[in-house]
Amino acid sequence: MNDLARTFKALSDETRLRIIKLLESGELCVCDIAAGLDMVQPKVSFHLGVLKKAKLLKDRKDGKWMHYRIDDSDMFNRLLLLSVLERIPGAESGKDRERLDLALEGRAARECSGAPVCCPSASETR
Amino acid sequence: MNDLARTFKALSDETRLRIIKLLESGELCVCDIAAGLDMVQPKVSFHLGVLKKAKLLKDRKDGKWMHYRIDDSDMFNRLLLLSVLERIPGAESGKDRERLDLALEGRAARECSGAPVCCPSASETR
DNA sequence: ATATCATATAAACATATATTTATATGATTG
DNA sequence: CAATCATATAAATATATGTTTATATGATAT
Repeated sequence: MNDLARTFKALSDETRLRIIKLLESGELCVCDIAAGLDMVQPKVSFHLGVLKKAKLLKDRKDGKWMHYRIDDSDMFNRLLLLSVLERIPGAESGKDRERLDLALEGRAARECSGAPVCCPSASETR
Repeated sequence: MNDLARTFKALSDETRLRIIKLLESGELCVCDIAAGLDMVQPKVSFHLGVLKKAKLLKDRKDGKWMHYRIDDSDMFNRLLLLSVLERIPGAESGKDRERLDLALEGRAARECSGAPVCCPSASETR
């Protein structure tokens, strides 16, 4: 498959559009994305892989966590993603955001109380 | 599926990108597109249907012929198609164009000689 | 070191999409 | 009106994609 077709295929799935929308405000680890989407982790990893292969996302390893973010190094993809982001329907992605925020808040609370914490990068994501 | 995902899915197939490239210079009937792509007609009709459903193409009936053209009535699709057209790889689409031109020329010749003619709109397409 | 965690990957399965072949439809020509 | 043409659609099949469940890997914490 050529690059252009691959890019569009990557963007042709609702789950992946929701992921992109979640990443609008910064990088997130897989568990956060899974929490936001309310989906099992292997499913999320699968879709992250598709987006990464299409060079729409980049990842960064940090201990046992893998953080994903939008890859805007390519001009065309950047334009695409920008125009895409404002077109992603609000209803579903609003819920995703709520679930994500809930997960992030929950972790912050546990952090303060000294209890074990899921993902270390909460502070970076908003 | 939502509209955005449907648009991208329509653009996520090489055959359909080749069709869009062929239609860059104007409308064509199904038989011309099939000649350009060197593909059987039902296959081409299938892909035209996908593109039409995504509102990337429009059709126009004319006797027994059906003419397809790029639908640029929607601003977003228009931008998408524009930026897409210049990214479609040249090698394959060059051959498509050659085959199409050959088919159009052949018909023009038959037209002058009074022999039966395939598609009436050759003059409109370039 | 053992248990636990975050993630990736593989295997099995389900679903969607694309392709081929055959046929139907509606228009045109002889 | 019979034959032919351009196209669409349906049925059968092949292929690709997405989902689930189970397991592997590598890091961290106890």
